[in-house]
Amino acid sequence: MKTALSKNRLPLHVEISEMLAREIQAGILADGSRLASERLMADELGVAVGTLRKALLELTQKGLLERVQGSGNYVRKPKQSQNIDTIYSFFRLELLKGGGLPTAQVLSVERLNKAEYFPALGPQFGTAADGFRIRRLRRLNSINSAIEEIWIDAPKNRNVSVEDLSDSLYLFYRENLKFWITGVEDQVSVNKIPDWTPITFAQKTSASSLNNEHKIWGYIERKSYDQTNMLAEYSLTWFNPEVARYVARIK
Amino acid sequence: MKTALSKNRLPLHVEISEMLAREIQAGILADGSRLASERLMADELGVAVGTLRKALLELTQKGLLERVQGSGNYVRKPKQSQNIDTIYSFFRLELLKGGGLPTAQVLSVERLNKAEYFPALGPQFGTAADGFRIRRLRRLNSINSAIEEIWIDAPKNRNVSVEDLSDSLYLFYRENLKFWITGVEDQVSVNKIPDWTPITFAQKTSASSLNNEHKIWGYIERKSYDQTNMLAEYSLTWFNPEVARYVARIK
DNA sequence: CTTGTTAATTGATACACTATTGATATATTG
DNA sequence: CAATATATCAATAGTGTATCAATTAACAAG
Repeated sequence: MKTALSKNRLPLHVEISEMLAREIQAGILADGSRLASERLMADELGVAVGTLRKALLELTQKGLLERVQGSGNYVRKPKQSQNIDTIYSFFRLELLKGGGLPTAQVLSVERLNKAEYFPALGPQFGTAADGFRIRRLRRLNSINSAIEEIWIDAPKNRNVSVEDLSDSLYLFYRENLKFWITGVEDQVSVNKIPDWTPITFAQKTSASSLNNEHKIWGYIERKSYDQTNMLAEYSLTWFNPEVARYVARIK
Repeated sequence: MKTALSKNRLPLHVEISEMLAREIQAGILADGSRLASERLMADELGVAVGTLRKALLELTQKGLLERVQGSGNYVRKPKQSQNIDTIYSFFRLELLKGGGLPTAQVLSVERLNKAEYFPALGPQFGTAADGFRIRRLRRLNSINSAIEEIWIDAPKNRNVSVEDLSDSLYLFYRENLKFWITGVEDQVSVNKIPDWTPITFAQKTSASSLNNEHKIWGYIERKSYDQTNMLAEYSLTWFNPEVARYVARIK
């Protein structure tokens, strides 16, 4: 008998709800903050208001959102209690002592020809000939923790500049580029830090003999898929193992 | 239906139901995922919709499926049968070229006093004064890939020997120790390989300059929680980054 | 500075419409 | 009873628009 593997996507409102739940859980959407208006948000996501409202209803049922007519929708992040039900899994960088508020400093944003500049071993993604290459520093509690190179597709009509990019790229993708991430795969290994690593960055790390001579750091390759299941973002991250570690949890 | 497998055994709908139950059990059909529509699925299986629906009814009665008219059929995996140990697990080691059949060779199993031998920085776990320390080699497609140290609680009446651990550890936990793993947290970083690494193991790795001088490998600390949400297993894994990598996936 | 009114914004509700999907019923063949 | 095949019903998903109700911001009057 043939196996019946074919699966389907979850309903759109569920996927949106889960995406927002993850962003709340990760702190990308801060506790107490107000979401954009439903009309605007629906427009950014490219869905009807009714669909978005279904997603928001599910968030309120999970206790992650408070909705006030005439005022707005407010993020509510309950203490560890109810979270157990809503959070299944996540991956992130965190400080060795745990946690850490993530921030980032963009070093460069460049439109580059994929054939010429994109990593040879990287995956195919997007339809344009060019891609945007974003390089940035990542900090946790203001401590230099990792450097990162991110690739997204660069169609003719898409433009990205350093000023556009806040700490969370996901918010930028959703609000400006009209796509959002519904699935990721991380491959974690070790690697030498790249030649473009800022000198000040590497120097600020301790002088331990463990990794100093060869600058061998933790290394993450991430493939992120959007709502149409296309590879929308490819990133490479080198993290300093004396400062941070990669954490994955599943419940 | 004229496939070779269905040779006058059980009714077709029972066979289909059992096949799907196996796939749910194995994690091929993940908890929460949505099946293809009944019409499409029946077509793929080469059976009539009515037959498929009988099979789905049986899954519903076993509690493995939730059916929602107008929306879809959703996999529901009861907590009792949730276990992380499937080849489709979202957190795993794999070969650099992808995949790899995991096997293991146990080096030692010892009952040791926790206070004396358990890693100082490790977490509290269990109630007994002793713990079992299991050390083993892990292979992927028979290729040496990682070494691993695992700790589980060692109450007075619990006994573990090398012979017990031929198969999957999770299977042993479940069948002999009466607990099963429902959640894990992995912390991934880099570290020197421990002094008990078998010489033959380390030598077999390539002579690349990347990690040869300091033997800096990928390093995973895993905390595994059982059905009562207690820390039931704590493991430390060193993996050779020239052979394997750690992979995490969501969605 | 406070107060009251007005206008704009925002969430809530309702409805129309299309498409998909599970549920039900029936007829037919072994 | 098992299985196929077909038609029809009912619930959900999603888009789109209009309207109501609560809140907020703006502003003029005192």
